[in-house]
Amino acid sequence: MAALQNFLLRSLPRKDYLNLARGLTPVTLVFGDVLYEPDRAIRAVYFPSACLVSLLTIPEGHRALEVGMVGPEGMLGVPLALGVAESPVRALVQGGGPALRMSKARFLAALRAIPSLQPAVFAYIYALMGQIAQTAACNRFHVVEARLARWLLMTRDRMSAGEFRMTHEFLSHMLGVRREGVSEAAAGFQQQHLIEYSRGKIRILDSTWPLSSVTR
Amino acid sequence: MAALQNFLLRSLPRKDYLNLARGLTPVTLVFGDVLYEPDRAIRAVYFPSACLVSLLTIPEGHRALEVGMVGPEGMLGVPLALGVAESPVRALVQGGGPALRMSKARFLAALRAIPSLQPAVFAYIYALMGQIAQTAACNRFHVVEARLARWLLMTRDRMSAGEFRMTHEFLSHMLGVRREGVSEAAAGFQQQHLIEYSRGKIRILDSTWPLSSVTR
DNA sequence: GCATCGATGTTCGACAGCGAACAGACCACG
DNA sequence: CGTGGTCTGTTCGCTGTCGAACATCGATGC
Repeated sequence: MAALQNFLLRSLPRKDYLNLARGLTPVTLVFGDVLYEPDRAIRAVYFPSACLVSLLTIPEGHRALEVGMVGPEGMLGVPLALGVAESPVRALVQGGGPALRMSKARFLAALRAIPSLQPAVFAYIYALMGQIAQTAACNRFHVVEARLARWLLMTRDRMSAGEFRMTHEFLSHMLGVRREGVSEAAAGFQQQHLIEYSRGKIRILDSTWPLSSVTR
Repeated sequence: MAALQNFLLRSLPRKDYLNLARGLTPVTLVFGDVLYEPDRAIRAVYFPSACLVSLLTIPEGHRALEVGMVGPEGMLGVPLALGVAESPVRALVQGGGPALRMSKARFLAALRAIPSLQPAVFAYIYALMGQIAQTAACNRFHVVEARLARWLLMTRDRMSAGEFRMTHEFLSHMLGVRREGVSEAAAGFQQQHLIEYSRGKIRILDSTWPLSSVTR
């Protein structure tokens, strides 16, 4: 069942999951969709099954910057679980694919009705905070090449796929650097036969390339 | 009452605060104290009254980097409210002063017993996540001078004081830059008569210097 | 007064990333 | 089959930060 591709949902007792499932609607997120905009109301939560969503801050007068990444290991809309109805970040779909959607009202009701849900969501919020802090340090200390490698490998791990749609231009907005910087770094990886790319499609050739090889 | 200097506690209904207060112990945090270490158990939570604590990530092979700042507007130990007993970051006292301490067990009990506490803590967690994301972008895009200004003004606002103990060396670890970079930027501000400093003491001269003057 | 240690001042070459500009390559569409 | 638009390759000078090394200043203790 596609629904159980989401690890957060899968961690729930089966009984609770079945209970929850009644409010879940399968949807297909498509590349470029914006699920949340900073300081705008959150109308639904999403549990990615096999897709990838970036969390971006939008500092005024600057390009956007990715501060977090949500895939099948997590969910979108965590502020609702904290009693807040807005998102501090933009949520942008980077890798299209199936997800499960639940309206705000149903999610809030489920938090009260299903005892195992809240702890699971909270554990994920904790992990997400750690990830954001980690990303902050990475953005500060690493050169473009290392950040690109980290992004590619994190994306591969979350998409369970070695190929995805992504232009250098788009990547530059994720990493907070210029497009040229991404092109140069990517060209280097391609020469080393680590990746292949062309016109908005990137393929990771060495599927054993470990995320741990990149200084985190 | 010193206890009510903490805005998070002050936001609670008086009845609930009085109830909570039985588990609160006044303590004095001193400069340099480490309240939490990454992946180590959290044994107590703290509500700063007039002190300042930095949240730092410790990427291996690099200097530390401040990702957040907690003063009288917040609390330390939020993972406990998420059901997690560890901290993802180091918590380092930057500005000594009074705080209220509560043991882990009492805090967990209070979360269950006092209905207004959990929403207040959650709202703060949300704000903290936003702050961390914001700081990440700031660290990425701003030059040392702007980051130093932001740090000084955020510190002033949280300490309600224009003077505090802080060496350039220490500041460099907060901002994730070299000590020399801090010295240069600080010398510039001193020439403009915005600040004064000497041997580990910094004073902000223009108390009207607005945080909003610094690109955030 | 003097030694010592920590804090700050100053300078050097090296380099990553920036902004800008332009050229070539490839695709979709008419 | 051409054409326009998107994606990528490449170059330029410039600036901010790095790492390192060394000089100076001020407080503190003896």
